[in-house]
Amino acid sequence: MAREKIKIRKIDNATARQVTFSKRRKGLFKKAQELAILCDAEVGLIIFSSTGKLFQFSSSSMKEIIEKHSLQSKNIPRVDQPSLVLQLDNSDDGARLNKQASELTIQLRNLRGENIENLDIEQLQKIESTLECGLSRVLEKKEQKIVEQINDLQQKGLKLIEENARLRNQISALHVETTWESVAGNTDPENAENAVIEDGQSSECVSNISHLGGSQDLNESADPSLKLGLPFSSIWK
Amino acid sequence: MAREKIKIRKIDNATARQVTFSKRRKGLFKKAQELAILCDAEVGLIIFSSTGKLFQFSSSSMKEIIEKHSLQSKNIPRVDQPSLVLQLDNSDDGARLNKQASELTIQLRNLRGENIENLDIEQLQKIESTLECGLSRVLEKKEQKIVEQINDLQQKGLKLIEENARLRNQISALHVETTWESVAGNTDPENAENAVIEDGQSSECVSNISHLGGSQDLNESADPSLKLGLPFSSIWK
DNA sequence: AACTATTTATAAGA
DNA sequence: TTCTTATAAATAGTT
Repeated sequence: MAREKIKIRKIDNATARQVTFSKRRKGLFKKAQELAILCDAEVGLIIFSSTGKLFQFSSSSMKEIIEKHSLQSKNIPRVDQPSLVLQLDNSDDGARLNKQASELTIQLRNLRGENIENLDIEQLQKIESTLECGLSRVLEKKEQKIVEQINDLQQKGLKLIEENARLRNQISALHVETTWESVAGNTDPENAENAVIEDGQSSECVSNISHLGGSQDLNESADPSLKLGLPFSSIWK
Repeated sequence: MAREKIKIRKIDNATARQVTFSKRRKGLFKKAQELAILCDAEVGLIIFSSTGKLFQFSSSSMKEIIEKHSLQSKNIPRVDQPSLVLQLDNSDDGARLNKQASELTIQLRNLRGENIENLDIEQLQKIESTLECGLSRVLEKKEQKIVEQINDLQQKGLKLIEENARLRNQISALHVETTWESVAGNTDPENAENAVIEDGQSSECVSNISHLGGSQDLNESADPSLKLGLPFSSIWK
């Protein structure tokens, strides 16, 4: 469409073909986007170059467009062959749902900061407000949940500490008995020491639990999730 | 691209939108086919009108193109957002679309900070990240648009200032002539000065033009969307 | 739909 | 690939 009119047939020269491919692909993408915006349409465009490389444009999610397309074309006998333009009808209900889905998708994408190239400042500002509002709500809720979880952990920690104390008592009671019975007459100090060491190790579990449950450490371990986005693995499940 | 240049934004008038959709769709299909032939490429084009009607073009089998596309995009780690894309089986179209719509609605509400009561901290954190990411993108784009608008206004302002100067000259020339005729022989410098001052004040037209170009009015009239505490100080420096 | 004044796309060349 | 520019094509508004 310039300098000279060309015939629409495969360009022989490979270099020229590549150049034209690049230029016209760009033009086609632009037109596709313009159509989508001007006419509020959903457009999906897939191009494979002669070398097999994929190029694609979609006004919303390509996956959804393809899914939607698959749905609709199933209802219709395959008239899908090379070239011509097809107008496929569908039930009003499908159309309505389709439209609803695409509008929702657009809104979602906008909130994700996608597809915002052609919005004006006012529209951007609306999205910004929505995001800020949503963000503050989510942050508030998250804080609340974290506080709840901390309280919960503290409660459980306290109970475990109590339990732990109780168990210690039981064990040391047992220990005294056992020592008396099995080491009757045995005065080797090594054995006695061993027993104590074993005792110390078995309480590691208790020690750990009380560690987690301790209020000081709790504050340290709970907080990072506020800032760093660490997944809050459920310790107590 | 004719008669008048248009902005690429949704056409408000439904009839005009439909007409444009029809025209441009045809044009897009033609371009798509030309690209396919000229460059020996495989092209698939899917369009859903705003009413949900499907239009499609494909240089070969749409089915094959879509399959090929699915293959390729699977290999490439999609940088897509988490969970936006839904994979539902094709058992029941109506149910599927309904489900899709409700999923989208839930996501949308979550991003708005609604319906988040029963989410866990991890889920809240994901939403938070999405919001922050979206917010930063939107803010960046807004800033970009604002800068563009400021530049545009500066340009226009400069032109107006030039115009203003030109008009002043014209008028003072006229004024000198008038003065000469009515006050012939008067060489009092005060009168000459007066003439100049009157120039500045007398011609409403000139005065108004220069006033419109002034920074004060600009802030008020240029763009309502910019009112919200945006730095707008250095336009006319 | 058809018409046309304009805008846009682009083929060829650099 | 990019830029330039003459020309072909597309198309917005009108009839």
